[in-house]
Amino acid sequence: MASVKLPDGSIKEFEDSVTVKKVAKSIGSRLAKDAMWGEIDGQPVKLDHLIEGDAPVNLKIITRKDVAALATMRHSCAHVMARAVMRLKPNVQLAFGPTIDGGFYYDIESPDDPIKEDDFPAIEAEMQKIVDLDEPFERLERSRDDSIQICQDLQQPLKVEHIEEGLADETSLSFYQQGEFLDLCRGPHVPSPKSIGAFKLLSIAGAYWKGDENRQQLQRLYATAFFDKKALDEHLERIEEAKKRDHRVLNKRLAFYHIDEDVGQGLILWTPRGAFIRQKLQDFISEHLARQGYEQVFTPQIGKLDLYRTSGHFPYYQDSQYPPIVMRDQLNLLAEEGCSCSELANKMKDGEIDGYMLRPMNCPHHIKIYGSQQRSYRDLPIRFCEFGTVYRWEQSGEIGGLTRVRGFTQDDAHLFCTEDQLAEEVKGCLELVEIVLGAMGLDDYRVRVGLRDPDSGKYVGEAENWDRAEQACRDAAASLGRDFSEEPGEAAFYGPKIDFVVRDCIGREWQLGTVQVDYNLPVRFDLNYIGADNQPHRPVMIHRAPFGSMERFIGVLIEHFAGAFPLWLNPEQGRVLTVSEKSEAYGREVQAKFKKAGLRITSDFRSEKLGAKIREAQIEMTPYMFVVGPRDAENGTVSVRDRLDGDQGAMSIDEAIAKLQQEVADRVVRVKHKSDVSLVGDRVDNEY
RNA sequence: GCUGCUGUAGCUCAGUGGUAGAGCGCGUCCUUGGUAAGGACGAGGUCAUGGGUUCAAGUCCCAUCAGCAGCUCCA
Repeated sequence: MASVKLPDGSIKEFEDSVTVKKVAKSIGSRLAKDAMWGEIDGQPVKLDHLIEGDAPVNLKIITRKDVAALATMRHSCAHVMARAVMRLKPNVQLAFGPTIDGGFYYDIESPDDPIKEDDFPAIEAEMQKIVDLDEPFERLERSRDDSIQICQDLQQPLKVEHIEEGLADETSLSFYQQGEFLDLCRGPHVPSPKSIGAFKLLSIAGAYWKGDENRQQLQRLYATAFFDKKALDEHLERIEEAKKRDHRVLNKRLAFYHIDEDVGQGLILWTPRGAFIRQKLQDFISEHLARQGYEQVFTPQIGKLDLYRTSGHFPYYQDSQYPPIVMRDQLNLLAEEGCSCSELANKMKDGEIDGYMLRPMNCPHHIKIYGSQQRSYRDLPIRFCEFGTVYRWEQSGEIGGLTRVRGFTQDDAHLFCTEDQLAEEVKGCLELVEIVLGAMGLDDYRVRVGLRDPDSGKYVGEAENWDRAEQACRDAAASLGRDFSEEPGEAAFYGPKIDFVVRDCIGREWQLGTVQVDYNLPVRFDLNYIGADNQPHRPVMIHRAPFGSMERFIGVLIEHFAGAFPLWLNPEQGRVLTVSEKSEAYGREVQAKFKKAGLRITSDFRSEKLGAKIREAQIEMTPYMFVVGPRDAENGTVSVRDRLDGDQGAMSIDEAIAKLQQEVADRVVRVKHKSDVSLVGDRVDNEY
């Protein structure tokens, strides 16, 4: 007699004891085929596990389609990987080895013989041996004290430290044993390593112990695993495909920007083609700025140190700014006095000597324009906008492509308003962000409300102001009608913010648009307006940038469109291709007509075969090709080829022009790619 | 900034310590063609930079610079 209770609540009874596999078979042959293992009361069991007794057991049949099953299997594979490394290298110490979105990793310290990429084949071979041994994963429960003793006996000091520090509240801990390998682990694990189908080591990198840069650095071994080889191969293929969409890779062909060592790391030189896109985007948003009552200002890219002492930028963020510019006379004087560099730094910090700084933000300049006149409540809200270029000293290891740079242009604006106007103004800002994202078809983003970290001292201003500002951000985010997350520690130093975060081609997240509420800088700069009561009042500030930075936005766009920009943004909208040189004169005539109509049309009149010209135009992301041959010359037509939909047949030149003009006017977005691969990602909760 | 990897022709990459290579692209010529690669010939290099080891360094060692992946950071 055996009885099982299935997840849907139904109870199945069997005359005799029964294996999990047989239960699955009794439900359906498909389920029996797909079944990987079972779960009794949440604990994994093998398919040949025997169920017996009168009392019904809670059974779940796990199949490869189960998302949690994949995570469980990958975590077991992480144990196999760690075990393999320990077999191959001496004195290996283990840290954490969780599952992540695209696979798993294990943080390992191998002080005597660090892991190198060359070791991967040997590790993979050893892993396969372990899988083939087919030793079960067995769970052991131990008290805290016993657990510490076990880890000490295993010579795993990191585990001991973690139990003592990180797991101080746990009274009982679990281990998983497989053969000689024993590891502190929450689980669950697959019942048999046979479920581990295909795996591959991907990369190795440094990772700080417990994510703390002041602690030792371990080696993080990234890998992935799937239930079968085909799924693994498909995953690796998707990663390769995604990497081809990387804006840095595509830019080699598109030539939108150039970074030159001689100019500096992280400093973008826009080519005419890239500058064109940037200008189009600026024009686009400028229409909406005008509609929303913004006023354009222009301000310089440097300012005096004192300005940034007042704002708080210089004292709080010295390390992430370009060093200050000291005036020549002052420098000479200090040199004569034998002033040391550290003395110079201190004098600058203390305000004893002045200088200039490349601006890390535009707000102080805009604030000074606000403060340059007396303002009445009747003037508010005041909205100053500027495509302002700022400079920040990002750490060298962080810089790359267009997404993380040292000089960038924000589509910045600062709004000064009364407390009563705040909600409405924030709403207008959010609308603007949604307009730009919507226009690009960028709908795969998440909203993050960045709050202050109560334990950090990096913020300026009073708690009361922060509370008000944070509540305003929460309310505004809620009004978007979308899920949003609240994240302490993500605020700007002067106030909380609402960020729009998108993913790049390999799953990394980037902040684009941002709206920030600020009660603090108006205090620091002593801004005011005269209210209806004839008394001075403090305005509230909003900092906002719908694109975020032009550099990062365009970087993300290149990947979003896979290089194929919509017609209205594309520096090359079409190309005239001659069938042979005999049609060159007509080709020139056609090109001239398109140009006269305001379209950006290039030509390919070389003595190449048509197929070759088309192939090149396709690869170079030309949206439309206009093929002209003797037939077209005779009929006054062009044969239109759409890059996406292929040959559209002949049409008159005017028709073709009208077609393109309409597509431009409608700002049609025709292609978009979703980020469906992830090399990094969130940890699954299967490690302590 | 930290750990690891990488740097050779415009691009993608081969290259045992012994005279620098391929494919694509580029140029010239032939070819004159109707929707994703026609053919021939040719040019193109301080092997990232600076030191070192060696009879001899693209190759081995050190440093610097830059790129890539991750970690940390991102006002």
